[in-house]
Amino acid sequence: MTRRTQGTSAGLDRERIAAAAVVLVDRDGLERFGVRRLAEELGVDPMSIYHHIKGKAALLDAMSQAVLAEVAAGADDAPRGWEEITRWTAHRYREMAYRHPRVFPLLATRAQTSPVALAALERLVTAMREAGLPDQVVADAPLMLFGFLNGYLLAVLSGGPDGVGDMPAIDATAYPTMATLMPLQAGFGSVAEFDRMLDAVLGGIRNRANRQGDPLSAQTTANARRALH
Amino acid sequence: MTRRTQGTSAGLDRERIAAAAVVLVDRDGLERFGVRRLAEELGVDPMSIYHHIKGKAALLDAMSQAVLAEVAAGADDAPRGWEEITRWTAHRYREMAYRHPRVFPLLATRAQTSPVALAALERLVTAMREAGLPDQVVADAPLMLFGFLNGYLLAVLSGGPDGVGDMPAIDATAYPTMATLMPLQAGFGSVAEFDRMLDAVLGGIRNRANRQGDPLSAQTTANARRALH
DNA sequence: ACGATAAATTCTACAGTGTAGGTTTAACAA
DNA sequence: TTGTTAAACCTACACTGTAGAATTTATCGT
Repeated sequence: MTRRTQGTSAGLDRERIAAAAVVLVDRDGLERFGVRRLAEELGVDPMSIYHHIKGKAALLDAMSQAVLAEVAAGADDAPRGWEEITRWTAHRYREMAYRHPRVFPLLATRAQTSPVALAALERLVTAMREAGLPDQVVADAPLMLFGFLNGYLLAVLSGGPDGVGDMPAIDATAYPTMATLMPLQAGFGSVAEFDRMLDAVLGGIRNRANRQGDPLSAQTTANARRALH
Repeated sequence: MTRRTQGTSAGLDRERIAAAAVVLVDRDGLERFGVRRLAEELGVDPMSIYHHIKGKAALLDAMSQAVLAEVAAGADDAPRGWEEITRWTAHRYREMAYRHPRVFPLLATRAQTSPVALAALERLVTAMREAGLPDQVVADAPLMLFGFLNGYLLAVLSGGPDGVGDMPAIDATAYPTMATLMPLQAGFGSVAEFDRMLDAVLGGIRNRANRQGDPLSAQTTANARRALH
């Protein structure tokens, strides 16, 4: 490990550091991640990093932003309608999570206020607004959508260190109903499962919209039918 | 700090340790939490803890289980119908999260396979099944519901260290639509907001159920009406 | 009553962490 | 040239999780 003489540039900057950090966490996991290991990976003294990033917390933020940026990449050929744009974003988000399963917890845990994140939300809400969804529904949508996305992906990815972990085995005598349903959870972590749940969430948003605009619409009739047992 | 002579019991056990750990994290946060601090709080040598709990990871698991147990407490006077039981559980879960905002990230991050957690899920799915919801819908429900709950609560609680953090301020010229919607996000973290989103999620589940049982029901008509522009 | 065994606690020590503060060098402006 | 600034390195410190061993007490079969 030949150390560079002081004063010479090592070509460090926020982006390079964050990218290397992501690679490192992808490989070794968040637990083993540390400033010193990152420095070694970069062939650099640990303290050099601190000239570009304030501390470990800021380093984690930089990593979050780096992987989030992958989602927005190629947003030009995104579809137009609010449902299509939402589905597109959700799928890109999911793919990113599967690419970086060990980085993803950072995203879900830390508040995302970077320009890339806000721009994506802005696209979402404007599309919804232009489609005529009620303001309250639009205002709730981002928190609701990403609430679901973060929680779901966290759960699905938290098993195995690489990608999807299996559904934990279940004691059939203690929890008979869940045991019965086990076969239906075969595709745990699959795109099909993701789409089913995403559909349900979007359906929830859509129905709130319809109900507000038209009091005798879908949702209400469904309720009425249910009430009639 | 008078140390106890070796051999004498300090009355330690998994529960007492976990409870003390929760108190400590509630007070000082996860970052400052450590085995040594917990030991000092308990008036005990750090290594004593390791005789009851394998390591720090297991300690965090124990804390998760401890706060999760609060949710199930008083489950006897829970309602009966699947929607009521789901709402009841969701609200208890939310209240727990607000009681322990700094512990909650552990719950959302780590897979919960403790008996209390599984028992709660079993109650949920049996109620749904008895109500006649299609199996696939029932099988998806837990992951979908707790996906949303974890992600939403994580987002809402991740701001301030104590309870709810404010919605971050937004640049009105860069993100005009979001800025317009800001007033509608006034109740960020409120029960009202939570209920709105929970309603939407439950509506999503309900509609999937209705659609499967009755192909010409609510959801489908809503789609048709939308297609007619 | 007694010796053996097991359990709970403490003690010691070590490798590893984040980072504050200071030092060195190179590049550049005047 | 000389002074300044930026980027890197070096040293040091307080702190962490925990392995391994020592110590004391309680329990139990005989």
